[in-house]
Amino acid sequence: MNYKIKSRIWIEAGDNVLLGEGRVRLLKAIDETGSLSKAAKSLQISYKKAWTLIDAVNKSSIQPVTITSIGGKGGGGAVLTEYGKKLIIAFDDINKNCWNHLDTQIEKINNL
Amino acid sequence: MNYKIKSRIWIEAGDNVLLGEGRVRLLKAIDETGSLSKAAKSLQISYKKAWTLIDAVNKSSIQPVTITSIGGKGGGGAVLTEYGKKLIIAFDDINKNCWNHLDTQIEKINNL
DNA sequence: TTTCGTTATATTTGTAAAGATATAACGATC
DNA sequence: GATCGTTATATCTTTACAAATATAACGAAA
Repeated sequence: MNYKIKSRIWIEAGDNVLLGEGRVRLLKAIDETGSLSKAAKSLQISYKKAWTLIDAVNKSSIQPVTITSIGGKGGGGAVLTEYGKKLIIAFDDINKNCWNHLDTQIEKINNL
Repeated sequence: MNYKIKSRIWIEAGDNVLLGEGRVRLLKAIDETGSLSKAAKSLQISYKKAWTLIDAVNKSSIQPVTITSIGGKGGGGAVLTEYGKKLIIAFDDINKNCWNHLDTQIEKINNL
């Protein structure tokens, strides 16, 4: 049997969490659907949970990550800012690098 | 304001977790105290929680990580096996490398 | 001005994880 | 064989977190 090494990374702003894997997944879903409620549905989480997450993201970010509108055509919606799009790309890049790096390290455990 | 990047790594054996930061802390405390109950006290966790953690470690490991004895002089005790000692050293090494690696990556976020 | 699907928020309910408590078993030592 | 501090385990209680429910506000369009 071989061991596997796993990891989670997240970004913190002061005492608050800005981004983690779950928040990035949600941001991607918002980008695809144009709506917070549709994004929540696609990820099988409650609207409230999604809203709370996005609220926390925007409160801890130095720049807005999403822009939401209420009412009007379609009832409203949510879109990512340019900053938000860059954030999720950078996060995914760092995360993938981290996984690759760790994959080279597990031998240290399996060879004990 | 600058963001910080944080991470957690853990080792899995099949579907079970072998090691994480908390378990490594506990193993170190066992190594220092020679006792599971003293280790638990020094980490401010209940004996039961410590026992459950160690039980899970030994059940998912391919080799024993701790050896416990009941009764006798001092009432019994717990010590790390050689394999257990090597495990925590390797874990700390990998973890520290991961942190160092991530510290070089946060600029990608802060420069957005 | 009514409808509609959305964002925004409060409140209640349910559930799983953590914590507290209790107790048995063990074996060297005296 | 009584004592002692430990490991080992079950059971109950509490608490924190997730989920469910309800409702208000919004604004373009018909």
